[in-house]
Amino acid sequence: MIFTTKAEYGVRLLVELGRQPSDSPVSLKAIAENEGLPLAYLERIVALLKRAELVESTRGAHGGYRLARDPENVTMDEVVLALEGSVAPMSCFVDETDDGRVLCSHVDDGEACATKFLWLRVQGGVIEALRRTTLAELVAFSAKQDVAKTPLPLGDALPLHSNA
Amino acid sequence: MIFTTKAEYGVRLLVELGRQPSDSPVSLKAIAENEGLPLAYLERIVALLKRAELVESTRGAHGGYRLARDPENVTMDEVVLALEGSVAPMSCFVDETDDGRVLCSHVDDGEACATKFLWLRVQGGVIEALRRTTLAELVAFSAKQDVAKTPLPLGDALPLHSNA
DNA sequence: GCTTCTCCTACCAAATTGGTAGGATTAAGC
DNA sequence: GCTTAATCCTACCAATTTGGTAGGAGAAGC
Repeated sequence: MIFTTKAEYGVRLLVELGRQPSDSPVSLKAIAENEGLPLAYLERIVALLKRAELVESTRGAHGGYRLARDPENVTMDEVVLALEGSVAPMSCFVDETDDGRVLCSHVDDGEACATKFLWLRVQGGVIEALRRTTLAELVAFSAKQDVAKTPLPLGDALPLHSNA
Repeated sequence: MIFTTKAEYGVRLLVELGRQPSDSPVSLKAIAENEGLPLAYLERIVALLKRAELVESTRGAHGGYRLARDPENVTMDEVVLALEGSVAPMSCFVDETDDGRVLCSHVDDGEACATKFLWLRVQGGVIEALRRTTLAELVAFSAKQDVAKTPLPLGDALPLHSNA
């Protein structure tokens, strides 16, 4: 498994926020019900997105979360990095420099193992796929799916799928 | 984490076999010592490679394992598939058709969720990176590393790194 | 018949994951 | 100023996965 439910739920959450017509805050409770996800768990996940400054929050009654940026400017590599901590193909990859790209701890003196060569290539593939996908694209995709299924009353978001 | 140590150790094992000048069988014990890996665990891993017909074995004294094919014709997507079972980006991806590519179980009636769209893209990136890497390439890489470090007596394989 | 191998299966400890519980704190609306 | 609806924060917990060990049983060379 590459990603955990943190990434799954976190991305769903962002897509829900992106689907919102205005940018008035949306409560987690509403999102949890919409997506059929456990509220308490979502709270911990959204905290990761907030720390990464991908969402903003308003506390108190009628509060909630909204996107901190335009969906066009949010790429999935940032998102997954915020949610999962890093994109490491292998346990020998230890957090090192910059944006989720991590280096192998096996050999430090310039030498490299053959497996590192392979995992770096894989990691590159993952990060590139993430980087070229924007939140806006996912929002558009999910909107299209809705239209294809049922003409919805405007602003009424139905759950994309219900596990419950 | 994308892959577990099964992939790591399994690939190392194959590289070791590929480094062998002749194709007389090599015992797991030798490989375990060379790479500093636990023998009993390696036994279980090599069983996966054998089931996938990537290695062949000879039992009994002076037995061991050898590659079943030319390293040029062994691509890493087969290898990782054999070792890890599948390359699923997310738990909702359930084993389905063909070569490790799996489909989302969330929605079955033609509809799709936005996250599935994303994970499919990521999965594609991983599989493509694996598919374009051959065992021969990794063997060549590891040989080059050796030369760069110390001129070795021929046929004497030093450990690439020692954890022990 | 010893030794050196592959092979097989059951067990096990540690870590991770996915989730719950319980409560502060903050702000809107009356 | 009370109530209510929210974000925030932290500790706990059960299930699963992971990485590995143990203990053998068969095969083949010497």
